[in-house]
Amino acid sequence: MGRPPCCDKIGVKKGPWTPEEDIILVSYIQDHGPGNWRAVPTSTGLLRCSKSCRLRWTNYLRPGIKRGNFTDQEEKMIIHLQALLGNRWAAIASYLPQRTDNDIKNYWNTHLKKKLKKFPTGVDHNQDGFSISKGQWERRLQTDIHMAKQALCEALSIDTSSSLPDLKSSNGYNPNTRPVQASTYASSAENIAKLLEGWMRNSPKSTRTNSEATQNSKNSSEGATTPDALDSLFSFNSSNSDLSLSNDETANFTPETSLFQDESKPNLETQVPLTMIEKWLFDEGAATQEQEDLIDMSLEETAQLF
DNA sequence: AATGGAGACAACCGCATCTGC
DNA sequence: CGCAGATGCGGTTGTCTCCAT
Repeated sequence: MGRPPCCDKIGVKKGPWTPEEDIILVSYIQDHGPGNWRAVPTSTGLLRCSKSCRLRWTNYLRPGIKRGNFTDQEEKMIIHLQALLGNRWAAIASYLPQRTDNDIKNYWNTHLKKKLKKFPTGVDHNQDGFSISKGQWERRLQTDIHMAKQALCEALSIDTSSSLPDLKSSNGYNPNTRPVQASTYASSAENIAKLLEGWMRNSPKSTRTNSEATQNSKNSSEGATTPDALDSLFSFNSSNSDLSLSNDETANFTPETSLFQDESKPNLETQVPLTMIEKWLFDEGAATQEQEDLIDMSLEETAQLF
């Protein structure tokens, strides 16, 4: 009755990924782009199941992922989105730039659940003086989305023909164009070399155990102790902690990063909101009076809600 | 210094959904 | 339209680290 497993369990490696495996996976994605995960293990020789490869990429290797501590704003955002959406982590992640659903889920389970237990309140489990009604929250979400929509309108009307990686317009995301893969990933090849160098520097031993690799991974998650090679690999600036659907939320992404994200299906922080916005943009029925009202909400008013 | 418990997070598992034939 | 394979998602587990004793 049950479907056969996604991969042949025999000979499939489990447990923490080693740096070597990471490099193989990144190299493959450089060449072929994310997707077609089924082919990854066979093409790369990785003894991993396709799901494991996808997960490793989307939760860890994919550029644009912010690691380390969650900011207060992010925390509040998660709390309210969870109240609104429930445990739909992927949906929540789509509103949180640079965070993966797995990250958010972990953070919720390890931090926020306990926190909320400590502060049982009536209004959307709010705390820290951050108590707004669900209606307000929905309204604010709509406002945020509307703002992004407006920005996209502007960007498109200003210069729709320009193919420059203009971050202001859709964070470099152009729904009508697929990224050029070869050139997109080419620059990462040298980054992988840097990555290797970095690992060599950080590990005196030539061979590393899985636990060491895990440790390396954990270190990288601390932000401050991230191996510089990892940083350089994706040219990722993790200092940005903006939350709402503002234009600059992914402004620190490099064009390369944006293109990488375009390739990966989840596109956590950019694609989902923008897709919605695009849909609304071109949806003839989108302009309701209610939304007109939302247009009138000032940025300041919205900001004050936080 | 040793050790046990708690916390944190990467990764796995299984079900749901999507997609192509 | 139905089926099978691929992919996505959420829950859960395993393991490592940190800290208190």
